[in-house]
Amino acid sequence: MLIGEYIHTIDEKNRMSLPVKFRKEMGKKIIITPGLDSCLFIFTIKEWVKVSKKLSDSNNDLSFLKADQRSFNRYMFGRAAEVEIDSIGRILIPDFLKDRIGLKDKAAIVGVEDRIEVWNDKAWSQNKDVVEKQAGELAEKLGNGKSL
Amino acid sequence: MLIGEYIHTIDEKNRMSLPVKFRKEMGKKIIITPGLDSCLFIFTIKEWVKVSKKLSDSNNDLSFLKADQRSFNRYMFGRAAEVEIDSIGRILIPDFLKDRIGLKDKAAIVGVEDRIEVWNDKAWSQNKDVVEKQAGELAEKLGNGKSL
DNA sequence: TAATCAGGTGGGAAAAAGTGGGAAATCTGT
DNA sequence: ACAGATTTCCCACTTTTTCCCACCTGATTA
Repeated sequence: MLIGEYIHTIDEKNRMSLPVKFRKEMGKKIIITPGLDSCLFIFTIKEWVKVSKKLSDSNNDLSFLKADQRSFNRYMFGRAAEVEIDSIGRILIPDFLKDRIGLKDKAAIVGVEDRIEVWNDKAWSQNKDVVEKQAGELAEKLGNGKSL
Repeated sequence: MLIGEYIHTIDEKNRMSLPVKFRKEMGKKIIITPGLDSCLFIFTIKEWVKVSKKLSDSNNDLSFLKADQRSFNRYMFGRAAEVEIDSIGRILIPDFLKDRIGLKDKAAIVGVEDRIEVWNDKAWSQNKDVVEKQAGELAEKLGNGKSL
């Protein structure tokens, strides 16, 4: 399971080292996609297969209008990239994905169960502050057996 | 069962020794997470598996499609850490968790049935005072079968 | 009362993780 | 095909983390 946050640098060659704790689980290739909210999602190949199956399955929760689904799939598939992890655990982040979330030289790399999220470090700490305030309330809902 | 409170120091290397009374029950690895209220939660691996199942089962598979779920998962997973207990019973507390509750060099370590809570020592003693006054009232509500 | 033990604390050295940069290899456009 | 630019591969440096040992303090006991 992927958990925890790490702040790493992105060098002038667009390289970013994955936290050691994540490497074993990620294998040697990963899929990096635009995510939701101001971050990128990184999946293992295996997880990506699962995700993409569910996204293209019209019987899932994405049963909104087809045009919307097309758009969403363009978003998730069209801007995804398969990236190799180099011999010392670094990956290259495509410029078009860096630009999307305003990544410069410091990134927050966050494990969220079965995916990794990549944030601009500032955006991450801001987001933490916001969510911190909601957490009690969200937990309360879950405690009452409601889904979020 | 984990009970009792202890005040321990956190050294410059972020190490904190677990009370001996807790060690047997915790095994050799633990999960430390942001808790609710101004403290951290420490779970055994076993307990964490239970907790995380409940969190991710409370929704469907593509939980990342729901904004609230994303927020809550980021909170619980993204800010959790798997930590080894060293040969003499100490754990490392990640900076990002220390920061969350303003931990400096003294922590209150509190056993609460099946989890350990970690408090800033000052915050803990304040919290005790507050709860002391409410305790009778809370007990009354629980006794009436109401959820709190 | 001194010796012993257990729990907790502190610090140095070795190992690991993360970062940076040069040279070889590849690609691009003319 | 060639020059220039970009990417890849490899090596080296720096910082952080880990491992191990030693010390301190308070309680217990001979």
